[in-house]
Amino acid sequence: MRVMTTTSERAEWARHAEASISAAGLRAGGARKAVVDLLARQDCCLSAQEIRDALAAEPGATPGMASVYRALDTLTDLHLVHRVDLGGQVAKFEPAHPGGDHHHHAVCRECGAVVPIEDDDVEAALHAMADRLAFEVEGHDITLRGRCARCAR
Amino acid sequence: MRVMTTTSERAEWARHAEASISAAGLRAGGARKAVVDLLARQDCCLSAQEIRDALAAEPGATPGMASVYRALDTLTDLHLVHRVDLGGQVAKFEPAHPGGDHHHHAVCRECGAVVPIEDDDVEAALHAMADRLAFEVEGHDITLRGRCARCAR
DNA sequence: TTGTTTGCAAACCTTTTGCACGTTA
DNA sequence: TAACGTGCAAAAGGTTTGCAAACAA
Repeated sequence: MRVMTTTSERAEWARHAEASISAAGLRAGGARKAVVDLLARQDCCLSAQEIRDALAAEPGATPGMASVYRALDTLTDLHLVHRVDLGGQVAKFEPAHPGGDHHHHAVCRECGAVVPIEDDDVEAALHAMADRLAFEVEGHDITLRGRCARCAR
Repeated sequence: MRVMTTTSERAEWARHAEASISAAGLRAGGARKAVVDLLARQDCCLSAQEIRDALAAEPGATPGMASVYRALDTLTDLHLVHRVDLGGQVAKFEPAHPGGDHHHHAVCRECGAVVPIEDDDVEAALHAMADRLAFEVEGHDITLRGRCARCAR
């Protein structure tokens, strides 16, 4: 089980994202570039608001929320970003790494912390199940709920 | 793998729900009763709007949305209802059957159909994983994404 | 230049809340 | 009758859209 994303994987994702955007005939505007750039540095998911706040804390112009949402929309359509729904009414977003590098989330009910989770046995069981279903499975999300190590202590 | 809920399980859930509500010192108002009654007849999740629409189609007074939400809130707090977040910005709700009878969801990206899913191997793998984590796991949700049998055809 | 991207503000939708009235135990 | 539940309308989020100005190719 390995959850951290390496530096080279992040750089690769950023390159891949820029290439896909350009291949799709889209342009590299400031807001979109800033969002890609920020996401490339993340290990786990962020909400649109968190993304904007992070960009506001950095030097340079802060994009409007609408542009953040539009960028996330575009990136999601290009399968560069994965939308994560952990409950509540806030969507979160994280880079989708092409090599199937793929994690899930555990959410602490006390402090709200989101912990990335990876497990090969669960993935295997899930794929085996998918083969048995009439449903044509293209992807899956798992959310664990409970208390993080700190809150359970 | 067995997904359907039997008639007796439904009746049992309704009884259990009414008992829990009363045991919690709460009263049986019209809206709350109507929501419990409707949920008892469901195999899978419904949104608040769907619940209200279904109640509007039945004889008798139609509860206000606020009351539907309040009823769902109360029932969720009492662990009688499970809140399901399948994406989008609409929460769905389904009866939580006490005996650990427990299913997940596959969502069709074309028609939006929600199909209930159950698999013992996946559950086992998930529990094994939970034992290995520092996180204190209390529950989990799985969402499969893809195309339903009809749309894939 | 030409079509794309951005920002702002307004619109939208789901969910929550305030408050007066009706109901339950 | 004293709480609790309900309905309506208003408020509160998060997200989307319309439109004119700024910008990339």
